[in-house]
Amino acid sequence: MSMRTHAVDEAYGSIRAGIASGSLEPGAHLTADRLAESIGASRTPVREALRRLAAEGLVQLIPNRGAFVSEYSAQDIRQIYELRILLESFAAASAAENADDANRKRLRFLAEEISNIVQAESPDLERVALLNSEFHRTLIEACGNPRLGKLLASLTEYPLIQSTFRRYGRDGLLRSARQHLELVTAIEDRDAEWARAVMISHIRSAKHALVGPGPEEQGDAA
Amino acid sequence: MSMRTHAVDEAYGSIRAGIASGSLEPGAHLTADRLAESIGASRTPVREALRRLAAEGLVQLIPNRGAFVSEYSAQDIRQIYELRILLESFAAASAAENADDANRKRLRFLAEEISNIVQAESPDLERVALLNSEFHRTLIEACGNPRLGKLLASLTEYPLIQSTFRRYGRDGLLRSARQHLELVTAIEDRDAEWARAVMISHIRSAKHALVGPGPEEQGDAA
DNA sequence: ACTGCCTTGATTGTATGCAATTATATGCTT
DNA sequence: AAGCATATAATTGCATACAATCAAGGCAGT
Repeated sequence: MSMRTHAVDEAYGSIRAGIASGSLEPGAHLTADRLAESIGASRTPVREALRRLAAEGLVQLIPNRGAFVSEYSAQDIRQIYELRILLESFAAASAAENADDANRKRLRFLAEEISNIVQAESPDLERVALLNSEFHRTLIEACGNPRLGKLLASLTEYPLIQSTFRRYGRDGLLRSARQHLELVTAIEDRDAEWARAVMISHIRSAKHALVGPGPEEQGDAA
Repeated sequence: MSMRTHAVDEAYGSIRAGIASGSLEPGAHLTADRLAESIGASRTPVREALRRLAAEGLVQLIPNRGAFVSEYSAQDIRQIYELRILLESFAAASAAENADDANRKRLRFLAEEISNIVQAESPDLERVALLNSEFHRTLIEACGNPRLGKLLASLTEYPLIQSTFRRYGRDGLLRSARQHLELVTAIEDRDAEWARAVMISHIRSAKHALVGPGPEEQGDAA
């Protein structure tokens, strides 16, 4: 009985999916035994998967206590978005300069696909989510800096952040789709600064939907 | 006999130190058995440590083959520096706005300490390295976004990058020290854009010392 | 009733054993 | 002698066993 895939990856994927879907709630105590049983393996691969997830920030490991799903505050989310703005706008500018024809074609396709779905009467949000992820992934790929992808992944793989668009109303979805299209145009034009600017608006919209008005003045009320 | 520290952390620190010091060369095959023996533990905690190191990018895990110390090309280093420029300049600007008095004081102290050492006849490079790391760490802390610290850590913990200053000549060291001082002044003045600009120069100098003249035109020779 | 200690149960951390896989060496064929 | 197949050794991946540690509840003393 050959094991097609490795138990560690199985565990890793399963736990991450649980976190992403929300079935493993922030703060939840992940006991190795239960996880092991649920994926039909022993604790050893589960523990290795948890180490990886901890390094990626999705869980927190406390010595002799175990693993807990990471929690994040509004402040955390603001900070994540600040970094996303920084990194993704860089990625956009970089993509404008470095993307090849295949990348450009795919980005155009995805942006138009999203735009079409969003204009439908009752948009298939699940599909928009998928295409949206794919769009951003393709963009990172197009900029030719894989390390940037890893950095961004560690910022965007929180469930709250992945499902931002669910908070958009119809207007928000339409705006998002238009931004995608404009971004593709900027990239096709090799206009790095245009791409950067569009991406900044794009992420700031998302931030706004999640945490409300800008963070320009929080705290410091001495 | 109580174990003061956990074997996993022992293994993690030991392997990372080996990589940082260069005693574990890029490309080297890290066999779990040998590592376990060298730290006086079993393979289980070593494997967990390797998972973490893999997630952080310091080693590469190949299924059924084991762990290899990551190698990086000139291209990798260029890309790492692009991201460092982006993130550290953001950190500098952010620190200018958010640092508290304790941070500012410590940064001033570190910058002056470095400046003093560097001006000596035969500077203690080991100590400069330490203070330099501390300076950058304090800066990140001052900007109040811990996630940024983790992101940067994953970029700067390669041995080649940590020991950049070894490649500096006397001029380079002096320049670097002056940049630190200017940066502190900018932060004390709460001048975010000044701080950002100084940091950009600072990192670009380092990049220059490592990979030579800028990457403005590589590839694309169709 | 309340506090502090101890016992018990659950869980983590580590070591070890064994099957599966890969790398290396050996011998056979041409 | 070169190339391929096979055998052997080394190593990984996983499961399990056991010790160490932590959380919870009960019991004595005040």
